[in-house]
Amino acid sequence: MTPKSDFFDRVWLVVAEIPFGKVTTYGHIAEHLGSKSAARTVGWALKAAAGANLPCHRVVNRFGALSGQKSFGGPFIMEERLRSEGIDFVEEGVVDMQKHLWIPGS
DNA sequence: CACCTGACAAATT
DNA sequence: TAATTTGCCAGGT
Repeated sequence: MTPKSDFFDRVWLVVAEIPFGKVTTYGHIAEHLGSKSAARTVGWALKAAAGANLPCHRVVNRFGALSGQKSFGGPFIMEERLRSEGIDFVEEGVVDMQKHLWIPGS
């Protein structure tokens, strides 16, 4: 399929590289892509990827809080899925990204 | 064709 | 120190 945009494609590739039991943030992905402030576009790419094989539940905001739950199909689906992968939560809906934080390229 | 919105983050005032 | 504004990319209205 013709690349809609390099940015989208790159985001999908990076997200797909997130290892099992790890999570990353929009800012780290954007930074890895070359535009640290493009975190917004990263979230946009995930929204466009809703329904794809992308582990978007492993992508959280800089607070470690889950986002786009409604786009995922339900309010707490992401959290349950992350728990299934061994992710630890510091709070309901907030991932312990201090322990599970993974950086693209690492 | 131009403006606004959107799963965010960082810098500046 | 807190609040506000800008930057980013693409799509929809």
